[in-house]
Amino acid sequence: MNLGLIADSGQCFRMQQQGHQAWELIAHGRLLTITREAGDIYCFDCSQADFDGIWHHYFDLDRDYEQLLTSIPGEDHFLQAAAQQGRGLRILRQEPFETIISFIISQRKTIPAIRRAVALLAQRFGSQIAPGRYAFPQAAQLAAQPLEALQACGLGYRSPYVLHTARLIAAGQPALDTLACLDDQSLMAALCQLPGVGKKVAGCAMLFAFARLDAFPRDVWINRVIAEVYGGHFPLDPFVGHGGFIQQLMFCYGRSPEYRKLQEQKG
DNA sequence: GTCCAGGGTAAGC
DNA sequence: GCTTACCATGGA
Repeated sequence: MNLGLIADSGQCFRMQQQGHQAWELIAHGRLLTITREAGDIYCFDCSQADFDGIWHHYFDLDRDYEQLLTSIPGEDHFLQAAAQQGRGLRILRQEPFETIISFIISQRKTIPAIRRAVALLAQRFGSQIAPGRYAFPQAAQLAAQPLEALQACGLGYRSPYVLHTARLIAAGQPALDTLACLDDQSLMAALCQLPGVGKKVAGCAMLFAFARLDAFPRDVWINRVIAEVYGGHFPLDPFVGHGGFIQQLMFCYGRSPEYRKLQEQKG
């Protein structure tokens, strides 16, 4: 596991480096501090019960990500480099409501801007869980807000999307625990019913909340890489079962200064 | 000042 | 089925 990589991978917005080798994460109504002891060894500041019952699952610790890398063809130099730089990256199993709302907000925003908006939502409408720390709001907490209160968090034109989706989910339409039982195609269709959710946002929710590793959300960065490296077409057949993980490697490496510099030289 | 960001929607063809 | 204009906001 490489926590620094995960925290900055653009799949989560409430995990932040806090000092030298320490990160703070707010999820499941808890504040978790993780400290890197050495190499691959991390210390979770929580009870054994919370680690076993929540965080083990949250960090998807039962999956062997090294094994997934073996599917990358040796002649694919882009993905080989992405795998090299992305060693220790994992796909989180985040909470569905927070993930759906966060990625509705994400459209046409930079990652720092998404973080800021999500932090404001939590601070203003979420429950306080530690001094100066706030949980992401429950659906009912967001649904109770007037549109102007959301707008004041910098959501812009996404405010009505967020409010309407929060109201639907607060009303149990759909019930999120039911969604988890659907197959990929049905889940995609159900998520796309929500206002402000299209294929891309739904794909992010499927991948980063429901652990559907075949979901392959295409944003501007992924499309750019596919255009620059793969001639506009990227077949997923070699990566059945974990294409979304490959997507995340592409996203992280495609945005890295190393790759951007290489592209610049090519002209 | 211009351009761009983990896009979706509705109108037009 | 497929394009296209438009939607707020902040940072580079």
